[in-house]
Amino acid sequence: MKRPTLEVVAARAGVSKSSVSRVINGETTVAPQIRDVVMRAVHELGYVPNGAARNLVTRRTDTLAVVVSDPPQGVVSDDPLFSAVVRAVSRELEAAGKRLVLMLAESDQSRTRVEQYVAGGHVDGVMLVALHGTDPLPAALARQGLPLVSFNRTSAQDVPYVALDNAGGAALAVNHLLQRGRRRIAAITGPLDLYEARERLDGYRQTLRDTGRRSIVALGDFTRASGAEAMRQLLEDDPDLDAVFAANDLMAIGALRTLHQAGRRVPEDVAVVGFDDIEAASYTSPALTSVRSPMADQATAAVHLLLRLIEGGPTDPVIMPNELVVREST
Amino acid sequence: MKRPTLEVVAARAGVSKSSVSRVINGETTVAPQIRDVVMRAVHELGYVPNGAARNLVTRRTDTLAVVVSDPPQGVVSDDPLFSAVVRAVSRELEAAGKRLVLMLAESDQSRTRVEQYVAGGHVDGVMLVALHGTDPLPAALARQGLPLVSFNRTSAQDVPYVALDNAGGAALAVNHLLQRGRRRIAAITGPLDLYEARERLDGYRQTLRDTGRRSIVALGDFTRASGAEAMRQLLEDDPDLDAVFAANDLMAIGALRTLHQAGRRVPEDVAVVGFDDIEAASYTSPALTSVRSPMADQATAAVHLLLRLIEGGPTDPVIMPNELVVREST
DNA sequence: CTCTGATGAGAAAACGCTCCCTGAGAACCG
DNA sequence: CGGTTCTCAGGGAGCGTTTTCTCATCAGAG
Repeated sequence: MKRPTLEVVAARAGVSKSSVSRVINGETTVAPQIRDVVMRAVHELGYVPNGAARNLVTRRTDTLAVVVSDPPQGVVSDDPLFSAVVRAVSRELEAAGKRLVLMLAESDQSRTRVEQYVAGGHVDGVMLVALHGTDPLPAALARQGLPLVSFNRTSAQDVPYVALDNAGGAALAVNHLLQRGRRRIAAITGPLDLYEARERLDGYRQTLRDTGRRSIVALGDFTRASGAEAMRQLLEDDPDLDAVFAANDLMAIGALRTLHQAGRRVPEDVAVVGFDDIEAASYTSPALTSVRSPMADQATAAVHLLLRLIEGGPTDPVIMPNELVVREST
Repeated sequence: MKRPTLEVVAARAGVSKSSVSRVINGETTVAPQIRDVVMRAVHELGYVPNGAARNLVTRRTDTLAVVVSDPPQGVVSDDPLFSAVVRAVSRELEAAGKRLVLMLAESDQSRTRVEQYVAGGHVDGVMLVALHGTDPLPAALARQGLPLVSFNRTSAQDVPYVALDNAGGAALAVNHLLQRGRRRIAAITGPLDLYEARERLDGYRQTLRDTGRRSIVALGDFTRASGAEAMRQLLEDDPDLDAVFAANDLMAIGALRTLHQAGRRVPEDVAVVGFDDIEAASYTSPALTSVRSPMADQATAAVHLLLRLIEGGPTDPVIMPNELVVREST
């Protein structure tokens, strides 16, 4: 079961270790004849280079870490975002011939372990998904001096990032509601220590302000239940509202349910817009109008940014556009 | 930016490399006094052991691979399953102090790369998620002689696995429908080259056979659209049916839509049961009754099985129980 | 026929760590 | 008090690669 080493291959092919190494790494300065005899030996023995030995001398690992920093009950690792991101990243790295180490940092202890791991030279670069403005990890990783990109805007300075146009997306949603003739447009916001939530709220507020209207805001925490509760609150505060913008789809789905229970028709009495356009948005009845967050594209862009960074290329931030998907709820 | 090595730490502490190594690895045969002086040097220098060098000599990496083998449009990597599994595995490995390398094998080329990677000694073990009966990867990986477990039943011999009781779950669903007084119970099945689909169909068939009833089956491919189409087919074939068992929730959701369009009331005219109990199952109206697949628990069990295997422990297959979650659709 | 410059192969030195082995000194025993 | 055992630190040999440097060979120029 012991795997053959470079030395064994060399002996079998009747050449030196150096030559085998050169062939394996595709160097051009090797005679075709030697190439062939080496390749034959490689195949016969089923030789595969030992990763650790190679890493040790080259200082490269062809492995990148994706760090998702989030409390256990956190929003980042919720299905839609998490899965789309991980899958897109994985595909992109596969295409680039790199490997993916996935690390969830859900506690201070695990954050420390992430730092240790990164410091241990196990990876060539890090892609960070951390939505909390107060998260200390971005800055800590930045200090390590390894290539680092953030999946979104971050508190740490000088960390290249890819960002969604959250404010713009919210504006898109609100303008759509205005165009539909809605006058009293309420919002259900997410936890305000998250960039996403803050920026979406800002976009909503700004758009209403620009048209001389008043904001009506209820606070949610990005869960369906909180959306339902926030909707109850809103109906109580302002029974005449005729539209709701929810900062994500889960809360919008919760709001739909409350509206249904309260006997309001959607969209006739109250129009509802969500944000993210998750899979479930198209399953509800009425199907939910939503601002599409191109998570997968964003992840792909972040990977490219990281790969460029590793190669020493330019690292300008990337802003992803978003679009409104109009369905039955507006 | 160059990180300190063991040698530098040893020099600083005024001891030998061996002693520093012993301290780092928590060996007990070292005097408290030496321990302290070494620890101080470690902290002062911010020393972190180089992973590659350590791997090279110990032959361990504390890293496990999770390989998801599936065509690009495949079902495995669909949100609910994928995300739950990856997250559960990640948490479990984190708790065990191991790292996770995630590999999606979506083509023959990437399957080869997986084999190479595993052969390169980068990981201590592999957890495989491969649902296709014809997938060659399980056998190929088994041949490598590395600890290997499968997330589900697999075609390769002697690979320890964790499995869902798919047939039992289907029986649960069908019996529930019978208890509700349903007489003509149809099924929408998934692609039959998947274990999941085959076993669920078998469970459905067997249960009906046991009670002397006829099966009515339409073929889907685990997508929502195919569920809708299969439901149309079923209504045409047997307009009198009063219940449907769908082999997964997405198809059940598609079926709900078709039934709604056809003017059948759920559950009054037709009862519907899904399988998996994905998040979206509770968002539909009427909310979907479904057989809960404990994906996260299954993943956790698979990780434990793999860890046991690595330590040389017993490797009996594990069968996960499932339960019926009754909602409005039955 | 000698000299120069390419070309390409081999020898050997790292890379940073673990772990076996040796030996110094302390502890214990008769 | 000599001998044996025990404890614990240090020396140094690897682990399997890459890579630098040296050197042999050969073609072509003078």
